[in-house]
Amino acid sequence: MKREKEIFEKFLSDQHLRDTRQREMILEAFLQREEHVSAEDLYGLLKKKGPAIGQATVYRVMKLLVEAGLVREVDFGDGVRRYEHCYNHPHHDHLVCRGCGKTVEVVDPVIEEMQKKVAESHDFELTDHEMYLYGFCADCRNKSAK
Amino acid sequence: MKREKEIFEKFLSDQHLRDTRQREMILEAFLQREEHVSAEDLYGLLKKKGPAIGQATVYRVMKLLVEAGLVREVDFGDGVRRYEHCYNHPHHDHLVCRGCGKTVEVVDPVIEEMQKKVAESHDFELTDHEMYLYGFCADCRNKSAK
DNA sequence: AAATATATTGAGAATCAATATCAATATATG
DNA sequence: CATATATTGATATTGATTCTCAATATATTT
Repeated sequence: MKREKEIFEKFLSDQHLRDTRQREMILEAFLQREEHVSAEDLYGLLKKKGPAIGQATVYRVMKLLVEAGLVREVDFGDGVRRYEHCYNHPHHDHLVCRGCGKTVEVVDPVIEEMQKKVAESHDFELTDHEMYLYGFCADCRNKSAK
Repeated sequence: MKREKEIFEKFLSDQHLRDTRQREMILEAFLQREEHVSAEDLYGLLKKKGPAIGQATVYRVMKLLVEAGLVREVDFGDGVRRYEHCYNHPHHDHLVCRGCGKTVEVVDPVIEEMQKKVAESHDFELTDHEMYLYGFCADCRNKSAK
């Protein structure tokens, strides 16, 4: 069994929550996707496969997965909450193309280090952060140059 | 007259747009506030003062102010778009307290520099970025410790 | 296993920010 | 002054997300 499933099951039992068919199916569907997905995306995918799962349930379960530490929320500013893998995907930030929407995962140790210092200097205890670098990728620059 | 008003008027005339009472009043209301405000906040403030301005107009004008370079959008992830001063407020990022919601403006030249490098290394042409550092301020830490 | 308590689900309604529609009004230009 | 164009505001609409609540499923206790 996938490690993520085990973690989720442990999380559920620790929280005295139940391990249901829907919860398993939603995790399953999420794990199969490599890219960023919204709750709506997953709802659509699941609907195709079999007996529909209510969309409210999808929204609810995604929250649980975030709590369980398996999923991270990302917000590219278009009004839709998306989710990305967290387990075995160490923390990273995103480079986002304003042309085609493509995203690239990036991490820079110097930035991470300085973020801590900045927070400390204002007597904040840093818990997490979000950083989005917006710009135009090479492809989009070439297209618009034509 | 405030410099911002002049800039907005120039922007409007350059774009062949009209300088209306509503546009002036919305800019005025925005300038009077120092903190981050949403379109809805401004709509509420304006309603108190005099003959109501439609909320659609407030949303529309805020977009114009962003285009005019007088206003910057910020998104603290709570589903509401807020605006902050841009003129005479050089670029900065935000430290946000997860306890009380307080925000602190921060800038770090090293981070800014590294962001450019990171973008370059993926052949992206950086246009802008957002960075939010989340944590707990000293006050909130003290309160919860009690 | 039956009974009881508790958690979960899903359909649909509700919410909330933001946007679109469109007729009435205001402003600019020939 | 007449015509073209832009703006406004009331209202409806959208789209994502959350809430409600009765029906169902799962656990726990006798």
